[in-house]
Parts: sequence; C-alpha cells; structure tokens
Amino acid sequence: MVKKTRKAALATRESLLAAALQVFRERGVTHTRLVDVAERAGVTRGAIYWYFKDKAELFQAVCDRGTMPVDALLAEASQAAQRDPLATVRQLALMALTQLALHADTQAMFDVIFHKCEFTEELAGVAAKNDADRVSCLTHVQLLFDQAVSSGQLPRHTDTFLATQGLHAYMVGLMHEWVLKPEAYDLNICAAPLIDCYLSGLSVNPPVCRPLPT
Amino acid sequence: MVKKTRKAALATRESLLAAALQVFRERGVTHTRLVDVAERAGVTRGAIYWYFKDKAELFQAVCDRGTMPVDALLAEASQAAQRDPLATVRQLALMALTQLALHADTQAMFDVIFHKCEFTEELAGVAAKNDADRVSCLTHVQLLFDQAVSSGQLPRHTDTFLATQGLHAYMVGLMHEWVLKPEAYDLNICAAPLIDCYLSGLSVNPPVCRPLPT
DNA sequence: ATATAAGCATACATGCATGAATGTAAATTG
DNA sequence: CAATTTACATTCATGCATGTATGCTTATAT
Repeated sequence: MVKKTRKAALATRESLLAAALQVFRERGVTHTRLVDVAERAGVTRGAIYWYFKDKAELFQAVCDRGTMPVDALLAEASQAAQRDPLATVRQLALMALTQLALHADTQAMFDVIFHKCEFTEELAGVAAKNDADRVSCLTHVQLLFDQAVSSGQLPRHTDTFLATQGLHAYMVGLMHEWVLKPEAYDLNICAAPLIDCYLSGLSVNPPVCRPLPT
Repeated sequence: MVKKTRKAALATRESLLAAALQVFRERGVTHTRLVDVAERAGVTRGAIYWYFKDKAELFQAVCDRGTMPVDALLAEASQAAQRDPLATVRQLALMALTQLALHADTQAMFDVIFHKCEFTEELAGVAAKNDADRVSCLTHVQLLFDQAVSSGQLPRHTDTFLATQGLHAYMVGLMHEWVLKPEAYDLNICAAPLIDCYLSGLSVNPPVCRPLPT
C-alpha cells in the first residue's frame, strides 16, 4: 500500500509537520530523531526525505507554517487606521498575545523556538528568517511610534527607537516566560492590562538615550 | 608531564569551564563535542571526565558559575533600604542589565542560555535551578512591590503579581534580544531609561487582572 | 622514603542516527 | 493501456561522539 493520491500525499506532508512540531517540543530539535517524527506521523523516514532534504529543512518548514499569523498581523495593521497609531500598536501587541494564548500550535511553536532549539549555523536559515521578521516588525512599529509623536500621542522628545526596542523586548519576554508556565496566569485576560501598562509608561516617561536637550 | 599541583589542577578546571562556555556559544550545547572543549582548554577528554560525569554536569557547572552574580544581587538587595522599595527594584533591575552590558562572560552565558541550548529532560537539573532562581527572584520582587503599594509608591489597586510578571518578562526580553544584537544600542546607557519607562507605567497605569472594585 | 592517590592521557568498544541507495506499487499521463 | 513518475518503504554502509578502561606520571601524606 504505497503511492497515495495527491491529496493524501499533501496530507501526509501536513501530518509530518505536525508530528515534527510535537517531537521537537518533547525532545528538543537536535535530539529529535527523524524516525520518531516519521512514526508519529504514521510513516517511515523515507517519507521525510521525500519531502525535506534533512532535519534543518523540516524545521524550517515547521517554522514557516507557524510564524505565518505574525506576518498576517503585520500586513493587516499596515492598512489599519493612520488616525490612531498608538491604538494600532496596542492592537498589534494584543493580537499577538491573544494568538499565543488561544492556539495550542502557536504555543508549541514558541516553546520550541524559545526553549527547545539551538540557533547554530546549520539552522542559519531559520535564524535569518526570524531576524528578517524581527527587523520588519521593529521598523514598522517604530514608524507607528513616530506617527504617534507627530500627532502628539507621545511626548516630542520620545526616543522611538528605544521605545520600540523596549516594547519588542517586553513582548518577547512575555511570550518567553508565559510559555514556560502557562498556568501562572490567564494570558488572554491579562494581555491588555500588561500592554497598557507599558504604553502608559511610554506616554508618561518615554525612554531617552541621551540627556534631554531640554 | 601529567599530575600537576593542586592549584594547577583547579586552574585546568577553570579553563575547562571557560572553554566550555565558549564552545557552547559557538556550536550550541548539544552539538558541542567534548573533544573541542578539551582542546580549547589545552587538555584531552580524559580531563573533562575526571572533573565532570558528562556534558550535562559540565553545563550545569558552567551555569552555576555564571548565574552567581544574580544570586548575589538578590541577597544584596534583600538587605537594602526598606525605605524606598521601588528604588530597590530599580537598582536591582539596573544592576542586572549593567552586569550584562559590561561583562563578556555574562553575555556569553545568557547567549547560551537563551539561544544556544535546548531545555530537555537531560538538562532538567539546569532547568530546575533556573526555575528556582526565577521563583526566588519573582517572590522577592513582588514583596518589594507589595511594600511599594503599602507605602503609597504604587496605586492601591495594583496587581503586584502581574506587575512582577511584567517586569520579569521585560528584563528577560531585554536580555534575550540585546544579546542577539549587542551593537543595536548601548545597553549600559539605555538601561536606566528603559527600566524607568516601565516603572513609570506601573505608577500611572498598573496592571489589574480583574475589573476594578472601584 | 615509600606508598598511595591525584591528575590527567591514551586506547578501545559501542551504539546510534544519518544519508544514500535501492526497491516497489500505485497513480498519473499521453 | 503502456510508460513514466510519484510516494513512499527498506536496507545498507558509514561516521562519529560517547563512555569506560587502562596506563602513566608526579604530588602529597605519613
């Protein structure tokens, strides 16, 4: 019973990705044996090598599928209201945390990315993609902060670069730590107050790298 | 030329730890071959197995040496002024970031912990220690926040648990991301404004998980 | 001064995951 | 309905890092 129809073939590819995500989370990426992934998906290693060159390419595919929502969020917010840039940033951050709080696959993805993989040269492709996503996200948010300064939503002396770095670090840290202990608190409920706290800090006492020109 | 004096022996142990930290950072923990660590330290694998049971124990030792400063900071702040709990928290956070900004070994440590290792069961010991440190740090900071609420430095309705989680996430995220690109900004200079920004947010609009009892 | 143990080096056996090679049967294509 | 390709399964050889065992010096203790 070999050679399935096209749809079935794509289904096994999907189940391979799902299986890989699970095994990556349980054993860690480098300790994952491809035979485990195959068995979890109900096939043999041969199937993996048919779809992917090696483990790195499999991991890359898993990441590509997992980080898609983030890209979508950015694109969506890109066309959002120019009227209230701060609210746009807020929405962006909120949706990211909500996505994490509600979807098990997203939790697994970030658990793997944050705690179950080593970014060495063989995974340079994934690291490069993550970096590109980060840069894209950061420049976009900083642009929104710039608009917020222009429109008077943020103080004129605000260092928007630092503010962006801070927000991004905040988001990364929240995801990084929450994924470790999801039972610590209800992220879906606490996301808004947590974000609003930082944004309030920005409004009241924005970071400035150099002494103010007063 | 085998069998060195006692002091020389401890010196090779230290050089093993230093070499391990470097190789861990370059190759990632699981991809690190013990022969590489040995050669970097100017010995052979035999020396490693003399001091450590296996790679996990070596990594544990590296982590123990690297996270010592953090423990010291906590103990130090523990005896600090009860008068101004918020300032104590600020000092704590500031010293942590400064420590990271100034010491290359600390940077290497966090680079490995954050991006170059997989927390799987075989490294359960390290994960447990990290967890213990985190809990200790969190409870301590939350206690300081509680004092800050009592003394009126923070609003009465402040959810100190969430505030602590937020600050911790902020710190983790700052370290996590800055270590990736230390050239992005001067952490030693920007640490204070970044921290003050979040603390200001706490004072103005502290996180609350449930709707206010008003 | 001698025995003992410390402080490594060297050699060896082992397992185990990988990747490539090959097999094969069904599904397309023409 | 042949021919070819797809979609895997199976097998094989290989390398490679590990752990252990053992050897060899030289401190150190008595």
